[in-house]
Amino acid sequence: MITKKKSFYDLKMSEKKARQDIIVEAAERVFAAKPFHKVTIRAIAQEAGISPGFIYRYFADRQSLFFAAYLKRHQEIIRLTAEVIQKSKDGDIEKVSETYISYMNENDNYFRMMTYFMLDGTLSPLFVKELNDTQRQFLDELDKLFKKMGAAEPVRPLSHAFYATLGGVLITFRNYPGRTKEAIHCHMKIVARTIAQKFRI
Amino acid sequence: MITKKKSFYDLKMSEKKARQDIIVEAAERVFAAKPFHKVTIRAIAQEAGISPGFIYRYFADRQSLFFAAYLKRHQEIIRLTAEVIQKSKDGDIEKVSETYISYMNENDNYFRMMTYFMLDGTLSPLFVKELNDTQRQFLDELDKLFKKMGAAEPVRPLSHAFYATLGGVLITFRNYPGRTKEAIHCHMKIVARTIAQKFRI
DNA sequence: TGTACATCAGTGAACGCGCGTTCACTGATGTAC
DNA sequence: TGTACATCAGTGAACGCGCGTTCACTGATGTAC
Repeated sequence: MITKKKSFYDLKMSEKKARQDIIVEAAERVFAAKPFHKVTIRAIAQEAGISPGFIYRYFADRQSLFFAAYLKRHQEIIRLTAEVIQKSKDGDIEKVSETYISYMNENDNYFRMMTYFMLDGTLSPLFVKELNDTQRQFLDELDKLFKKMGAAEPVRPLSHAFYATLGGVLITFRNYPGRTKEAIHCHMKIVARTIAQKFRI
Repeated sequence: MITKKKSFYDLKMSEKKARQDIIVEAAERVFAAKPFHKVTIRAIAQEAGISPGFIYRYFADRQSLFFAAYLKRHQEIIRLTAEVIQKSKDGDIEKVSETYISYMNENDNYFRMMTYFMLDGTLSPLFVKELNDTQRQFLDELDKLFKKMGAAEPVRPLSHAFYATLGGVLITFRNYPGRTKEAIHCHMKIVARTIAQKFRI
């Protein structure tokens, strides 16, 4: 009796989770199509094939949904980076740099979300904390990188510095006027490489 | 006759300019008090002691006014940086770093405006160009710095890289949770110094 | 087998609010005749 | 000196729109008796 009840409950939960995922995925598609602050609940609802009001069954408010979309992508970039770091023998910092820059260029909307959350003073404390946790995860990976590279302990300050430079490159050259996306991407990679090399010594 | 006419005209123009300045200054005060995207035309008008509609005599739209406010501050930071670079004999990159970080921390609203403009895809082409010109000015100053430091030519890529790192530090650590403004400022300075030193070799 | 009721996914019109922008208007000052 | 008109700073109510969020409602499915 108890097991049956539990599995019914589980099923319901997983269904709920599945619906939530559908909404988040729809949101991601909308984010990819238009600038961040022009993404509306209505547009996401339409993309997901549901009515606007229904979204509020699954997300408390606009920010919660946006943050869920952010988190999903962030897991991906962390996984990607971790993989690169793990594969390289003695810490290929240039490769990490390039992977990160490329991912962000291909997911520009995600990068925008990230900077938006980082700048926004009105982010609820819970989300600020969560945002920071994800960043810490990323820094942990960078720690591993610097250790592999044989950097002197403590290694954390280096991770902080390097992480900051990556974001800086992205935000600084995003709107280089009169250049194609590719040219910008290329320029970012060069600059990021220049910086990465400085972290070698 | 012509000179008199001209001086009348000049007077009018300078009066118009003065009124414009008053509005921009009011805008700056409002920006200092609340987050960027919460600054409204109404609030600025109130701060300037005029009616909202009147602002449109001096600025085509909201964005133009905001951009004017941005430009004003940007001139200031460029001047400040240029001064530091000029004064130092063989290129004190750590000092430049600290000056920039400090200015931005004390004028957080300005930094927010800058990143907002840099991220915003809807900025009108004219402003994108102008935004870029101001950045180029800043890079020119950094070029001088690296030359003083005796860096190998070409020096521009270094300026690009260093400039990017500064913005990165600011955006990355802005919302470090559970820390005071001062602690954050301090941390930024340390990280920026770490990076600056890497540009020494 | 039928009836009454509970639950819950899902709708979409409507509320409410903020805010950029416009516009008809006022009132002071200057100017031409 | 007086009259008519132009100019322009400045007002603030109102327009218009977008959009997050709510809420009363529908309709299907399951459940208890």
